[in-house]
Amino acid sequence: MAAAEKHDVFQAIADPTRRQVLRLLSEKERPISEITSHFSVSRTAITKHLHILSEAKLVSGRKVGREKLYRLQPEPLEELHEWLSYYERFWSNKLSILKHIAEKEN
Amino acid sequence: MAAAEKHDVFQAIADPTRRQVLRLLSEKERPISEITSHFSVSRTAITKHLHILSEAKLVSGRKVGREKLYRLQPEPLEELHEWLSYYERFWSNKLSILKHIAEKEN
DNA sequence: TTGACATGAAACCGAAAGGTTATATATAAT
DNA sequence: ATTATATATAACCTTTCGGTTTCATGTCAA
Repeated sequence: MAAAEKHDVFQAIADPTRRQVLRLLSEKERPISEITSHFSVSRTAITKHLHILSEAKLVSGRKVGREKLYRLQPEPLEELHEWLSYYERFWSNKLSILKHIAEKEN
Repeated sequence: MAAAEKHDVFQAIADPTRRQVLRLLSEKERPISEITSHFSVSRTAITKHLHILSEAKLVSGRKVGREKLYRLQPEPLEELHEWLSYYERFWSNKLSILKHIAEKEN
């Protein structure tokens, strides 16, 4: 499952469990077992999700004593934001056109 | 493969081919074979991608003569945008805090 | 009406996704 | 030294993903 660069941010956020993990880590750094306690799947399954999130550089883990603490690494979400910004002009046209112009001026 | 609601917008955009299809359809309405001509996979494969995009309500198709024309349906991307907006405050803090405040005032 | 074109749909395939159980190892606490 | 805790890793399982080939059907053009 490990290897390198097999998962990107788009794949990483495709799974609802992984999105929930990101939410939890957005609040604070947490060890694996504490993350697991929020779900009904096994710790092993959560570990795999964390590996996928790691590959996508959305989280990073550091070992402290016998625990492994994971924290959010939000940078790759910028890529998603850029992708999405292309489409912003296609929805709710009236308001978003103004917003689009405004953002161009930054 | 069809059924109902099996794929959401997060899963739909996870695949690079599907993202490219969305780009093509953002320019204009196109028939399946014309879409297929932009890729190296079979028409059948593209049809399946279109089904998945349809389930996620990201595209819609209408039949005209012997062709089936697909067009972009951008609304579900708003859901993605909302999800993402939660995380905006976590990156490039300096600038985005101001932006965050500014957007609150709309 | 006879092809050619555009799509639909079924059957199949290998690989990956998402999960499990079981076993091993390192660290902390007693 | 012993035990409990936290994680790592391997093996395995079922379902889905992304793709193919094949065949059927509807529509347009000559």
